[in-house]
Amino acid sequence: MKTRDRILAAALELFNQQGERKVTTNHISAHLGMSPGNLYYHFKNKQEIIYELFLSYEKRVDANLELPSGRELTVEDKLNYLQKVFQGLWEYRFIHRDMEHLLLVEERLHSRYRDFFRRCQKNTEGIYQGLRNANIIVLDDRDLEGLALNTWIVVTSWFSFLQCNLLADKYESITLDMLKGGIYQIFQLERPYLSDEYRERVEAMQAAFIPKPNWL
Amino acid sequence: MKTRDRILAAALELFNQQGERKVTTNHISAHLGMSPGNLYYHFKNKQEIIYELFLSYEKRVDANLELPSGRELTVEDKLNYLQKVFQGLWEYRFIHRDMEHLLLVEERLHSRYRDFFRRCQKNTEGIYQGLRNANIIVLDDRDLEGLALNTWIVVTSWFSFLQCNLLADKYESITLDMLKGGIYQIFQLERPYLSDEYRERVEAMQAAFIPKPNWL
DNA sequence: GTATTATTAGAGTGATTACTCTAAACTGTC
DNA sequence: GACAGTTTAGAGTAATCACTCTAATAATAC
Repeated sequence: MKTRDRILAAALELFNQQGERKVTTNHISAHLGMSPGNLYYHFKNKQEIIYELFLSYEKRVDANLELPSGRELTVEDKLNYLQKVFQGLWEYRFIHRDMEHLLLVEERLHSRYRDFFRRCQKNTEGIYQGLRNANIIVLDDRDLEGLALNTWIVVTSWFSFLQCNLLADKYESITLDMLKGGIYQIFQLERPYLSDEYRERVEAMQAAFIPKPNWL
Repeated sequence: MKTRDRILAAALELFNQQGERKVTTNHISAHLGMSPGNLYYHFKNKQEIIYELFLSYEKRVDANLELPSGRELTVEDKLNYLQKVFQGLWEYRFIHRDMEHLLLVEERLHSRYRDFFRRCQKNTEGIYQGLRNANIIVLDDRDLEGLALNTWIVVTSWFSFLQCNLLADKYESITLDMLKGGIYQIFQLERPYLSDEYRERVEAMQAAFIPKPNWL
């Protein structure tokens, strides 16, 4: 593995664990048993590391939201999307933690992120349209747009939500059960729009993600 | 106005404008034409300022979510809740920007915030129960809980969402129309559960908050 | 082997920042 | 007006952190 990539991997790991704010460039190089000079040989500054990490996150999410070609969407697709998206979010969870600040310190990121968001919205709407075409959900265009936006917000806020609201102190950490709760919540958003034909099947699917009753 | 309160007010203003991370204690005192020593005479450290601001935010939100006693809820109440809650959020918007970090640096805040969240959830559920009792919405307990949680997430994430996704660069700023969009989105969450009796009235209400078509 | 280039180490630096310390000024009381 | 307590100014400090600089080492080319 190239040094540059090792730096990116270490930065990602530490950013996720401790938050970008707490992780200095010296921490990253020390974590790799490497000199700060070496890190700065590969990256102009800290922002550039963040920017590169964002680019791979972007790529990953774009891939996760692609529509299958030449066939209708199934309820299994739906679940698959959710799981892949949450997985990607988990692996880059530092990004949505204080995005406002990231946009502030890295000019290039601002417009790039906005484009990314719009593309995600279009793709999410595309998926919901696919589910509508397959008669899995029934709703008009306006509801579809509103649903896609609420989905985006809940999905991108889920890990921050867990961290802040469900953990008692900084030593406790997120459990698998809490992660599942995110998928449950998205099902919950879509549920009112399920067609009679598919309602039962999808609700059975959602049941696997009901979080433990005492998680709140 | 007491010096202590002036410090709190200035800190709140600057935190909201620039984010807590960017605002130093020296900035705050300079903004007030006051020495840093004076600020530290009134507050032990920066975290204590944040903690105090959180306490007033908490108080404000708790008041905003109270149920009227001795009468049923109306659709006007519902709108009223939303407007007050968004207003409160706007005035303390720095808090939900990087809450994870605030919890990390101020031990006392962690458990306090978790209790606050739980109380808000109970209150939100109480409001939705009130709307159900008044036959404005129709849904079972599980859906009600899910709805309350999604409401919380969308509400507390709304300003970050705007800042990151809707503004082209750091010079652009949030417009009233964008704020209205948040209320629209909450209506959207509740809409599938509206009773036939009230559907039309509430939808008419929501129509006033439809954001301009080109806002995305 | 030698010249050239790419990579790495590691000490160091200037800027920032949360916070301290001392002395001065103000306020109220008798 | 003297005294005591409270509030304020402002210089200063120790720590942190993003980043630089120079020299050494490793890799590659010829």
